[in-house]
Amino acid sequence: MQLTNAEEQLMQILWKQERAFMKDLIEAYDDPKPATTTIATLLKRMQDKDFVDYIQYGRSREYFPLVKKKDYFSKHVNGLIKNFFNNSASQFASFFTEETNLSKKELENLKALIDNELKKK
Amino acid sequence: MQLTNAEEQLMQILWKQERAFMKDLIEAYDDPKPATTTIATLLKRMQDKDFVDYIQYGRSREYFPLVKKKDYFSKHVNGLIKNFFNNSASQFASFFTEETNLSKKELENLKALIDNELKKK
DNA sequence: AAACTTATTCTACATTTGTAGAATTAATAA
DNA sequence: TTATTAATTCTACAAATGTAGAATAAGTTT
Repeated sequence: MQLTNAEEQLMQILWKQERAFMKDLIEAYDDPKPATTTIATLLKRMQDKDFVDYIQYGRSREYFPLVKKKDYFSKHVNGLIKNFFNNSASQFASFFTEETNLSKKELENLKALIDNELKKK
Repeated sequence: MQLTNAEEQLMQILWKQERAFMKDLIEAYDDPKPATTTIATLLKRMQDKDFVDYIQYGRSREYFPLVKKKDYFSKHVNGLIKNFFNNSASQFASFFTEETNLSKKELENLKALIDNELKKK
C-alpha cells in the first residue's frame, strides 16, 4: 500500500535522518510543529504498511525506514511513466530532456553519464 | 488543488479522448464499469478544481480538459524532483539514467536528443 | 520520593475520497 | 404519445486521511 502525503513527508524526514527518535522527527518539522500524537499515529500507520520499524531502547524507540528511498522513488517514476508515457521510459526521457531547464553544463554531464552507461552495454 | 486517484484516472481518459460525452467516458473503463453517477460526481469535482469544463449540446455535455497533460505531468515531476532530489533536476537525470533500464538504442537516442538540446544553448 | 518530561496507546472527529441510489429531466424510440 | 434510455443533481455513506486530546507509563531532575 502507498503512503499518504503526511506519511510521505514524515518518511522523507526519516530517510534523511536514517534512524531517529520521536523527538528528532518532530524537531525536523517547521513550525507549527505537529503534536507528538500526530506523529505517533502516522508512525503506527506506516508500521502497518511495512514502511518503518523500530528498535526499542529502554522507554523509547529508534525508528528506521524499511524501504529504501531509491526503491520508493523508482516505483513513483515507473507509475508516472506508465500513466503518462504508455510505459515507454525513453519517451519519458525525451520529454524530460526537452521540458526541464537543464543548463549547458548539466546537459553535458548527463551526456557523459549516458556515454558511460553505453559502455556498459 | 490536486486531483485524487480516481479523478486522475478519469482525467487520463479525457486526455486521450480530448473531448467526450458521459457515455464515451464510461465506455473507456474496464468492467466492472463505474456507475454513471460516480463519474458525474468526479466530473463535478474536477470542474470545481478547474480541471475540466464542458459544452452543453442539447441535453448532454461534451467534456474537455482545461489542463494540458504535459503541464500536469510537469508539475508532478517537479514535485518528485523537489522531494527526492533536493530540487536538482540533473541529479534526477543521473538517477534516472542509471536506474531505468534503457536499451542501447534508447540511450543512443537520448544522447542524440541531448546533443540537439546542446546546440540550442 | 515528588515533580516533571517524554513517548505511547486509545479514542475521537472533521475532511476528503470513492461510490452510488433516488429523483428528475430531457431526448428518443416504438 | 408513451415507454425507454441517458444524463444530471441531490443525497448519503463507508473508508481513508490529517490531527490531536486524555490517560498512562516510564524515565529524569531536583
